[in-house]
Amino acid sequence: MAQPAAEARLDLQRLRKVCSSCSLAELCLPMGLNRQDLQRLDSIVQPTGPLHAGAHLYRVDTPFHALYAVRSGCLKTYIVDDTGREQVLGFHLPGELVGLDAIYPDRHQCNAMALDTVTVCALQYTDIAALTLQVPSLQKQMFRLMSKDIASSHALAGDFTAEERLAAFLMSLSRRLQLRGYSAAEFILAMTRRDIANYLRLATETVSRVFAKFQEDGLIEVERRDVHILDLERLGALCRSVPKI
Amino acid sequence: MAQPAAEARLDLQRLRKVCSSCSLAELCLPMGLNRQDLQRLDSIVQPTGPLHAGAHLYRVDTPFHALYAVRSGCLKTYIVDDTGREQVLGFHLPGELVGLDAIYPDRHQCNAMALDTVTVCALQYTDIAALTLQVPSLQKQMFRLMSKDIASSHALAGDFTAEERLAAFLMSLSRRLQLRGYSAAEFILAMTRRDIANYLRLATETVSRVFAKFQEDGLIEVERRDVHILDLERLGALCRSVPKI
DNA sequence: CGCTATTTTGAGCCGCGTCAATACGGGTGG
DNA sequence: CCACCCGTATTGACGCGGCTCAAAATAGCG
Repeated sequence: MAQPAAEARLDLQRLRKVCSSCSLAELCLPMGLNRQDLQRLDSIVQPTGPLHAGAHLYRVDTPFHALYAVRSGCLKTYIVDDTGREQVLGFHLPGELVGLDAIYPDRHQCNAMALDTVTVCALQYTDIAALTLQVPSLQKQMFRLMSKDIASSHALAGDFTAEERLAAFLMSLSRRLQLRGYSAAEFILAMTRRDIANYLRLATETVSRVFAKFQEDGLIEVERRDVHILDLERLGALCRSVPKI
Repeated sequence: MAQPAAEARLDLQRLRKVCSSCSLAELCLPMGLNRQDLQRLDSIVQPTGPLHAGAHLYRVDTPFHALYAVRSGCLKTYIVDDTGREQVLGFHLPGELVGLDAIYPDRHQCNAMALDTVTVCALQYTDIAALTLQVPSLQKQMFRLMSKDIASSHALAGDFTAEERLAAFLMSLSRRLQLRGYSAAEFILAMTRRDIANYLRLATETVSRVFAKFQEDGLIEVERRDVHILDLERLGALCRSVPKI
């Protein structure tokens, strides 16, 4: 088989660097992509300049144009109801895709806000939709990604206790960070207690208290945003059967 | 433009009859489908014989082969955790698609059980995936359907009161039944109080009590499974801002 | 070094879960 | 047609987990 042309290899290297830890990697990278596909993909993936903490990537009800893959930092997605109450829908780490819920009504269904300094890749939806028609493995990957989002939405469904919820939250963060090459045992929370509590449907005070209890029990060491997991085993056992987030 | 051949029209009539109220209708039906596409679609949509109440359409961890569109009756999807506790994930009315969460790991992520007599259309996934590559409008519809599922999973996210939850549940049923040509104001629940309670993360007794309260307040008339909504307006107001299910 | 947002800690209370008993209804067999 | 049974639903009494309210401690920031 012929070696790819130098030009194509350059594209590939650039993409590999950008996408290596991305959830789209399986299809962005070599798999079944010829030089022409690579170039088209190249034009679709648009790295976007840093958002500072508090800045919005998109807001609810704005027209939908692109999906966004987080490259660095942490996003939170949330909605605000008529009565002004906020509901955090999720936290999104590098390699995770946001905006999928906007495809259906062609309008964003939630707000996406940077919790720290965030860079993303914008993926123009019309381009993605066109390319998936030509690259079966890309379509397959898109279906899988969306399917995963549907399945993971079941995570916090049950009526779990505050301890189960927080344990599941920490385990989820740990696992996802590890998948992306970070430490599974120590990390810095990008989100406030208030955001965690809101996401887990608890009161801020409850989250604070459960953090304290976990520390008393020797499960973790926690100092504000700084978390060290001391006993991954027991913490995992606490999740009972909260589905993986 | 030439009239379609008699043969194609027959297929179309059959499909229209089967799929007219189905969520896939937008793409199963005429839109951009030529005679060949129609025939291929014809081979994919496999109406499947009636399941009686209590029978399972699929079970968790079984290999994934097909998506299922409900044709008649009502399905519930649920998971059972390690401790044997059940969590109802959703109720699925005619025209709704189940099994999308199984695409990612190629294995069913929940159980699907008939609550009454249920008929479905089985859609072989490999066939669907192949056809979507050839029929852009079909791919678009698949993406939209999956997107809708992702968005709707936010419905019960917030920390709502028992009344808000039950009101939202009734409004959702009402709206979805109406979309399918049934009455928005009176219907018969296919599910037990226990299933409703479990789905809404409440106790059975609480659901019973809130039903009673809604009746006292003149919002509904309820007699076991028989529900009449008397004041759709006020019931809707009770949902506050529970996202549409 | 003050200002403010965040986090922690304490005290009291309430909505909903739990436990228990009763009522209802549909199916089955006599 | 009635008697019986069992799953479902209702209703009441009580207790608790987590929310609310309040206040202090800590950190980040201009």
